[in-house]
Amino acid sequence: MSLPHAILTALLEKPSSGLELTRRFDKSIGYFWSATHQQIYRELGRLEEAGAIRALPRPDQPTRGQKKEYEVLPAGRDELAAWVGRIEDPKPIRDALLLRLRAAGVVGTQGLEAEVRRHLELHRAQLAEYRAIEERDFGDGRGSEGDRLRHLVLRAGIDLENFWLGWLEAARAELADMGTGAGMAADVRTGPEPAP
Amino acid sequence: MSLPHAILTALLEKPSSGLELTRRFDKSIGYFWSATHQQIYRELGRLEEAGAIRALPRPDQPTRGQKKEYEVLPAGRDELAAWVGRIEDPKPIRDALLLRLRAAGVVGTQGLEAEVRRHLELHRAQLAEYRAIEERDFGDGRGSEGDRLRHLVLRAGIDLENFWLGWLEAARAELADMGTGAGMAADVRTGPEPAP
DNA sequence: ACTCTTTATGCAACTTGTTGCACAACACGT
DNA sequence: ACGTGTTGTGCAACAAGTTGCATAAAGAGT
Repeated sequence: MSLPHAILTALLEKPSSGLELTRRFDKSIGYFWSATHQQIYRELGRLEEAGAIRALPRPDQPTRGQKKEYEVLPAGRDELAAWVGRIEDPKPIRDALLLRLRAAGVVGTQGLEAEVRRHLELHRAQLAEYRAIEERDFGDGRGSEGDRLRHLVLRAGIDLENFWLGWLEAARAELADMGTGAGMAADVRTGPEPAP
Repeated sequence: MSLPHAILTALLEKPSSGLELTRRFDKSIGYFWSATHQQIYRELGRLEEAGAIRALPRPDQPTRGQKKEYEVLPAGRDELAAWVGRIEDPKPIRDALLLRLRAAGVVGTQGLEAEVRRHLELHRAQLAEYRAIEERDFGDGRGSEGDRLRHLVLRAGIDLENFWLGWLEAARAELADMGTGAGMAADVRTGPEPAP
């Protein structure tokens, strides 16, 4: 139930149309809460319906193909403010690569090391991107309260990427070690075949 | 598309019924890929349909209320082995707390520090749980290839919790600092009220 | 015999996220 | 005037995950 709140936040930072929101998500909020333009349009409709936001009045009638800007109404702002301090448990991680490592324990590590190396590269690139943003937006001393909070969020992204780099490197080393040892991958296939 | 693979992995580790799988998910695989019993039953049906697994033959007819054990067929094992090395990009994180920090930048930090402290406690508890498992299952020297891989996955969990502890502590400090400074939370509410 | 709890499987309805496509307005080159 | 690309909104269908409930068997207590 967080997408509507993400949208409210973005709209408060700057009133926008659906497509503008989509673009801003792609290079900012989307780093930790991604959304497609479809989701965004749908949610904008619901938020308007619920009276949390409204479309800025426009002289024209047709809605198709016409830019439609939204702004947050007091009810929306209040809901967002309440959500910020609400009790809500963190959700456990959901990571397919960890699952794949576990699976490799029973069916062999064929192809996994290459995949781990690829992920290492991707995370390195992501980290570089975050660092560039940090340099650009928070290079000098601290700014407003909002700036400090946004910097904090970015630090989470940076620290997370650093965690991944460290762990993936360890995984890569471990897999390489296994690969050069006795050929286990083939041995693993020793489960009982089901009777016909 | 990872749940079926999680189930295949679990079934290869040990053939089980739906409910047994659910329980095992709760205390092992579920740490990084959680699933409800509903999801699991549904997926078991699909996997059986697809010929990846099969129910162990039982003398009785009624299915309702009767335990039904599944085992993996060769097709399922092959699919899992192929998936382990498949190219699949990591998904960006999705964390509501980060979103809430960002939102706090525009609507004020009311109640956030308490929530951050609560999360700190939860992550401390999770870390302790992981460490206990590590002690219990991997306390001595390294075991089989499967053990080493499972240990690696557990390390990811531990490192992640450590990341959260570090970051949440920094966030807590920052929020505390803001709280004692000028009362900003009220000031923030300065957005333009929409014309009626 | 009876209720109550636990174990076990499953349907139905809903929410959230993804994918593919349709369609309107407008700018721009030719 | 006419295609072509870009910007912009949106429907429809699907896939994945969540929530609530129904149902059945088996054991335990009274």
